[in-house]
Amino acid sequence: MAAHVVTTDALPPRPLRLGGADVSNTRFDPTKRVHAAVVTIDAATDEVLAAATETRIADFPYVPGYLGFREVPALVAAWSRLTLKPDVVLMDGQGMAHPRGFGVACHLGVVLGVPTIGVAKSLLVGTGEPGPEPGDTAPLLWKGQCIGTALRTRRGARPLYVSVGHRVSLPTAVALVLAATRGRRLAAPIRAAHDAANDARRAAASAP
DNA sequence: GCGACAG
DNA sequence: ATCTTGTCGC
Repeated sequence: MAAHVVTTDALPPRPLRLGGADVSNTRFDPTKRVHAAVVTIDAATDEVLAAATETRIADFPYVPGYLGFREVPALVAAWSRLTLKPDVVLMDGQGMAHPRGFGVACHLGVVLGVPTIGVAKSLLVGTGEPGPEPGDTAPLLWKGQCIGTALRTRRGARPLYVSVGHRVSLPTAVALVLAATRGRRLAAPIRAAHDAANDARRAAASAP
C-alpha cells in the first residue's frame, strides 16, 4: 500500500537546511483560495534563508484523509520558486499516520521527490500520550501498528504527532523535529511557513 | 446506523 | 484552517 514510502534515511551531513511547508485559508472565503508557503531555514540558527508562496483557487475541498489533493498542488508551485532548497521538509500535517498510510506529508514528498516529515498538531487516527517533559515520546498506535510518535515539545502543551513522510526514518524525524523546537511547541520551520502563508493571505486580501 | 474527522 | 483581547503563568 505505502511500500514506496521508504524509511531509510537519505539526509546529508551538516550543515542542515530545514524546510517548512504550510497552507493558510480565509474562512468563509467564497473564492476558495489557498495560500501555500514553503521556507528554508538554517537548522542551527533558525534564520530564514529563503521563502516562496503561491496563492490560487483550491480545486479540491477539505476532506479529512484527502488533504494532499487540496494543498499539494499549490505547495509544488511555491516550491518551484524557492531559490534555496532545504535538505528535508517538515510538513504541517500527517505523514504515515493516516488511514491509508499516505498523509499530506507523504504526498508532498513523493511529488517533489524530496525527504519529508509529517508534523501534525492533532490526530487523524491513532492514540498515544507522551510524558510531561519536553522530549518525552509515546508510540502512536493504530490497529496494533506503530504509525508515528507523539512528541512532547513543551511542558503543559499538547503534543506534536510526528510520522514518516518520505525517505526519513521515524527516529530521525523525531530527533529533527525536537531539535527544531526551542522552548516552543512548534518546530521553527513550520512556524516560519505558517507566518509566510498568513502574510500571503493578508496580502491577497488587501490587494485589489 | 452512529460517531470521528490532519488543515 | 479561521474568528480574537486580555489574561494567567513561568
